[in-house]
Amino acid sequence: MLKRSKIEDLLSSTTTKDKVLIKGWVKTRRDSKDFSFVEVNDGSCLKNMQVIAKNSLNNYEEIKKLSTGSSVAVEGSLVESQGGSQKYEIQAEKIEIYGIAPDDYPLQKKKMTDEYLRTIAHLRPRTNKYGAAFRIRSELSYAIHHFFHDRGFKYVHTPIITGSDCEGAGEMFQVTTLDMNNLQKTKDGKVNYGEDFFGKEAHLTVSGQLNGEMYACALGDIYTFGPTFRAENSNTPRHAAEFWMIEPEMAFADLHDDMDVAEDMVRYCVKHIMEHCASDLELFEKFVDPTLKQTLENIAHNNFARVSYTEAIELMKKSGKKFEYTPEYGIDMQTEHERFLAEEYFKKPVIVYNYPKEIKAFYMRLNDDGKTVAAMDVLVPRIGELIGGSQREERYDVLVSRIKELGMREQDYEWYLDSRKYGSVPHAGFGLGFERMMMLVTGITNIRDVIPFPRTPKSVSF
RNA sequence: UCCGACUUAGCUCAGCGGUAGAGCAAUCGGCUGUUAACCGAUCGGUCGUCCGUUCGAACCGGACAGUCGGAGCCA
Repeated sequence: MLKRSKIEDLLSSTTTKDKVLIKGWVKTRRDSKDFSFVEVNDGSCLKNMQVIAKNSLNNYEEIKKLSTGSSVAVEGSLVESQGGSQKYEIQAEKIEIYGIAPDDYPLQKKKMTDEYLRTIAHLRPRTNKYGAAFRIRSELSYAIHHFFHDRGFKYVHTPIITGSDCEGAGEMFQVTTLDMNNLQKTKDGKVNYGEDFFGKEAHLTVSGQLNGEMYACALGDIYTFGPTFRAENSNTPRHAAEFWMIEPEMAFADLHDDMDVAEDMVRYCVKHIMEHCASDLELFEKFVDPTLKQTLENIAHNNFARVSYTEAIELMKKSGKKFEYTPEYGIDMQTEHERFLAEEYFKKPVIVYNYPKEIKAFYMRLNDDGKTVAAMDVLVPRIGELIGGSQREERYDVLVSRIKELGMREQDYEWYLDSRKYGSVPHAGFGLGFERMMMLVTGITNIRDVIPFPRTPKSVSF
């Protein structure tokens, strides 16, 4: 029994082969006088295998009906191609047809808009562009695991369902087994969550960070890489309700270690993709973003700029640039500010650190000035915020007073505070939006196009 | 959620007050070691939904829905 070869392997072969078997989907077919060209793609790479089907094949009449999208198995010899566009082609000895795609097959042999392809998200991975994007997505995931594994980080699986309503990173999706059409209420008219699956309110996680910190304070360096859910009604090309996040957390690390790891990681991933996905990247440079190569090389070969929040505000003030929101110490940075810093001023990724405590989360470490916290954001041209991170507040008393200061309930954070109570250590971490890194690496401008089946407000098809 | 634009054949769009058009796709035929092949013919639409203005609406007005872009939230 002949074993199936991947088209990628055959096209990179150094020799012709007498007997090969490929299986895949027909991209296009062209008839010639007494044979037919059938281009087959199996998803292993961007390129198709050109198959020569002679009219002497016993099912040639059937082969001539092969339409775009049809699935086949081809057995034959791998020979040097007479045509100029490919090194090899297969002289078919046998073509088995698995399934014909009828004439209502929605994918066409021409450019289709991203908006249209989203309506057929189940078929879009068969297009060149989306095939390339999702091969890169796979490789980028691998690169992330590789980066951390190389550095001795342990991979931790933090929970998807959370019982803590204090993760504090936005609106959450509720998880329940209660019959929504027949809710049991308590005497004061509230929903009786005692009857719910977990006996209390439960939600989908908005961040694995608090859990991650506990494992960092045991295993040393850890990272999480999993799905995250935000029920924000965000309608932008950069937000999704379900996305994947990478959250490293490092014991005995300060903000500068944090920034170093963040920068190293982004550079490592970019280099990895440039090295391992060259032909797929070429497609994106050709059809999606002509400046892509330049952007990626800029990241691969230059250090990121680093400025404190205070410096960033000052240099924006001095720039003479007209902003809609005037830069002033204390304001939250607007998209226009982030874009100015990354795209116009530094013209490369920039890390802004030490933000006023008022505009950042409770768990970030208070600096000695008493005004700022050890937070950092990595801002990237075109994407905006790629990473948000901080050194964590490890001092029990300071953390408790921050919780109180912000009007939060101390008892909701008991288990979190325990880590500061028993052998507390300085530690730091960050969160990186995986899809945003995908957008960075491919030049794709809409997050919906780098997720296989995107979930956004009013949209959960497929 | 706020602001703006868009929604016409399978796809991409034109038409902007008198009741629908192109290119591509598809189908059929021709030609050819071709390469999103080429040439010819055919098929294809209650113009997002509802309400209104008008003798008459794809075209004007309103509501709703969806999509896209910008903003906010952030990853």
